[in-house]
Amino acid sequence: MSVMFKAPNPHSQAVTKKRILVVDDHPIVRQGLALLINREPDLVVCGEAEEATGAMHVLASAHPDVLIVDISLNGPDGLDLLKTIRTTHPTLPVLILSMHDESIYAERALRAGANGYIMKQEATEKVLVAVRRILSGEIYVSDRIANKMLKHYITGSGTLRNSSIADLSDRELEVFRLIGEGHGTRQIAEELHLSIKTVESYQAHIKEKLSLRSSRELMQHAIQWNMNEKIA
Amino acid sequence: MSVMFKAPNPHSQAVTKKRILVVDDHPIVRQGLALLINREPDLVVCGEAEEATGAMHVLASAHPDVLIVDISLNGPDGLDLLKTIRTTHPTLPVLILSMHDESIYAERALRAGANGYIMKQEATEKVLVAVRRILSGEIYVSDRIANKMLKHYITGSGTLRNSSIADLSDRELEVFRLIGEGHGTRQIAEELHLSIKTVESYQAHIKEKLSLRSSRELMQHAIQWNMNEKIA
DNA sequence: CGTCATTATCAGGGAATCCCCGATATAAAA
DNA sequence: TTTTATATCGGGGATTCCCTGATAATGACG
Repeated sequence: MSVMFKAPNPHSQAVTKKRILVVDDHPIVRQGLALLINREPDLVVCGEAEEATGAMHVLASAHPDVLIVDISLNGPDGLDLLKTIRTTHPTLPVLILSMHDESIYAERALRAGANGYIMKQEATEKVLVAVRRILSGEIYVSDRIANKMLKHYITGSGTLRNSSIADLSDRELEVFRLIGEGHGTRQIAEELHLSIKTVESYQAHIKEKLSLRSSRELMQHAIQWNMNEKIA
Repeated sequence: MSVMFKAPNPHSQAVTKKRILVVDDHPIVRQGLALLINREPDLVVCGEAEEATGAMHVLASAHPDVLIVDISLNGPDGLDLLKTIRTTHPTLPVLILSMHDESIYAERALRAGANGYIMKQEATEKVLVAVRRILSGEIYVSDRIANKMLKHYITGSGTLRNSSIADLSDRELEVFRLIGEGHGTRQIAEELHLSIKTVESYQAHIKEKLSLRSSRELMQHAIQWNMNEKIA
């Protein structure tokens, strides 16, 4: 709901800085990114938002050249936001930011149309590298993730095929994450603007894919996954 | 107690600033906190670390007046680090920083000897408030958590009383344990040869004693307690 | 270019549960 | 002895669980 907007730097010269919109639900991270970006001569933060709907509003008025979007937001997550953006801004560069060292999110992000994926564990300068990279029309992923994806790609169709979180669809994973954070069926339905029946359907599919027998087991696994930094 | 100077001169006034050590595995967050803290006239970041062992080294050489520790680190987590610190620095103020919103971790953190608990969702200024609060020897928690705890930590002498699990009766604890292992109401009733209604009654009593609002929260606490080596 | 699989979305309906209101009996504490 | 805590159970409405469906869109495969 609350949306922060920063006017463009009045001292900007003839050389127009590239405008960046930051979407993250942690003010500390937003501030860190803003301070980091604004001290670059060619970049400026043109707006901030802490969740998806606010981001769409700022996006309409702030005209950014690139977005940095955290993957885990309240309500619709970063991937949902990305998909929404892609319906109206098919080519706008979007860098997905995540705290997870997981290749499953990276894969999903790129498949959903992201131009880059970077972890919060990365050094701060890497963010600037990533932003400039995707501004130039290329795709950014860290070497570590790239390697992981390669391995995953190579061994993917072969041996290690235990029923895993990676089999979940984007929506299913989103619901799984929210369950792990203690949200109930109704609450999830409201947060994602879905029918309760739809959320129940996702829960059933998740249980199927992870071979869980009850909603309790589902909750158990979701909570554990949520606590363990998502080690999949 | 300490005198503050309006125009801080880094060469002559550095000794008067309170020194802060930041421990977080996300460089962006560390940088955000550092920039935020260092523009305060009375505070300065004297060191950073990204995990527990590194933090112990910096702690030995940087002589901080206060620590800000993220709860989810690689390897030993923030609470582990806190416990280690407490063996050598029993009174050093430590502020625990977390992305998790619920009070599950807040209780644990305080019981492990933290002087404050704050979420990354909080506004950045709150961090400064929290730091100054715990520097003055008090405890910082968000209003919501504080209210919740007030109901439970009641005392005659001014010290905190350990409510929670220790207050459960034998039967209640048994039910709590089974919930944590994923057993349902009916299943528990059968295993303990009780009526479903009796088990429901125990659940209600447990929720009362732990001040949990829903059976979902109950399940969350039970599962986590079950996972965490039963740390009371 | 159909066909099948997957995904995303929702409904009906009965069983199970949650959660508020109770109750009774006993043992311990005040 | 009155109060409190514990252990045990019930009624009943609201909610969730869980099974069996449906529909539409997409994508893959041949």
